[in-house]
Amino acid sequence: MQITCNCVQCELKTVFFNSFQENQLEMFCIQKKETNYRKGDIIIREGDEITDFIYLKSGLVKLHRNTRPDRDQIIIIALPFDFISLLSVFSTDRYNYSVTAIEDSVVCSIPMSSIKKYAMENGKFSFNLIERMSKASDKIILESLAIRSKYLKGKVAYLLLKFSREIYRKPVFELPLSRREIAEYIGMTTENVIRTLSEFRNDRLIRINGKEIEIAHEEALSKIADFG
Amino acid sequence: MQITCNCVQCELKTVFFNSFQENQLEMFCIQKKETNYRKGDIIIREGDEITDFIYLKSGLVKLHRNTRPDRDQIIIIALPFDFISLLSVFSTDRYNYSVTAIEDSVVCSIPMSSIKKYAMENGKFSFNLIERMSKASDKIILESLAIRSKYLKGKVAYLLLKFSREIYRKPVFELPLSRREIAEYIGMTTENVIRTLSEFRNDRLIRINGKEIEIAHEEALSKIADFG
DNA sequence: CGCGGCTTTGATGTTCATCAAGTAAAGTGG
DNA sequence: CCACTTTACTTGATGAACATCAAAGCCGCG
Repeated sequence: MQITCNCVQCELKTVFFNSFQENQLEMFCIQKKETNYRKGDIIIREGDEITDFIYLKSGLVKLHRNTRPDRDQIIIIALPFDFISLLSVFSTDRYNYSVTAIEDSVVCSIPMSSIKKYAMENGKFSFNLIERMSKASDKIILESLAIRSKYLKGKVAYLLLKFSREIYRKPVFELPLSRREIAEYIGMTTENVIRTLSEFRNDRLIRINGKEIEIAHEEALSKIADFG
Repeated sequence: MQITCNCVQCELKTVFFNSFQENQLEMFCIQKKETNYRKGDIIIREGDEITDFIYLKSGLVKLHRNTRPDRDQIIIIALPFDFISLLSVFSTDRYNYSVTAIEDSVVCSIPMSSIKKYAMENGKFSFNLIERMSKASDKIILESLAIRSKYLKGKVAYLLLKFSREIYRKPVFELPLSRREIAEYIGMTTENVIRTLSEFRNDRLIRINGKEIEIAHEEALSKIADFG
């Protein structure tokens, strides 16, 4: 049997679907949908019914939710290979968070019913799923606890380093979030985020050029993130 | 085959091990260990190697971790039927949090290797595990986000209502946490927790008698929890 | 060009942590 | 069982951290 489906070349295959037989992958591939989103597009709306299992192929998205009218809270930034719908999917039938693209993104989705079927049949797949979920929630929980335990400066420093180290893996990058979104991430006001950034700039810890950030003194910033 | 093992009567069987065949349950039962802990006993230490899958049969425990020297942070309170080791167990080989009994507790444990084996073989069991994990992490994440987004009064009110509604299911209860532990839970100082409790008492929202708390005006407290 | 959204800075008041000090409760050793 | 020590609890005073309000500059876009 000749497999023509593009899932075969997909990098995700090796990290997640390695437990699949070739014919399973073929089946999978036929069912899956690939969708493109532009920066700012809403991929999932809080309250939407969960019908598909969704993962990020490329780009960058934010998971966020409405805590109260006019107030949004960012839960986490998801990278490619992250399973966007790792939260909630197996515990409720509706999303309790929204997902929005913060860079142009490509998303793959497959009906939940198929994932359930595969999970029931294929122990290795299922265990793979468990491990992935476990890592994803660990990450969110630890990050949430870390952010909670810091003061403003520590939170901002933490976030800048997160972008530099984990997401872009370089000292200079375009911040994909507005000042307001940063505030929503760390639970502070926009004004105070700006003030903190300005302070870091005045102290020569970072350079700012609009959305472009350069980490100038990573070591010092790291101390602030750890003890601020 | 006659099953003599006490797991047969265990309430947990119906919620979790219902996918087991009788002989599997027997196998399971032989392997499992049941341990008693007194209030204050440490069940798991942060950094310990994860060897067993652990769940709470009765009692009440707190999951907590050291954020920095001399500072502890409570992650969540776990109830019976909760799988204490739902975090981390499938993502790392060492616990990144501690577990301590805050009431006399009974804990069951079974080697991780067995759980892995069952998960690989039994799709239903495995899927059951996924759903449980999903619910557990959802709960923690949503709670963590909720706590992060409130002011002091809102946090304290939230916590009091949590004990009253979710944990003890009655308006009068013995608070199993010290004032300091409450502070560690919501990320505030002990002094301010006490001040807030005193304020609630002066406003006749609660009655305090040492560790005994009575929710006197649930409605008002609920508003504070939601909008404070 | 002008409108709306994003960014920035300043002034002001609230919320909260920290320090200090004292009381109550609970454990410890003789 | 009592003196002693330690730990938990409580209240007040002070300053730091932070939100809120106000106002102005900037930019992209119709």
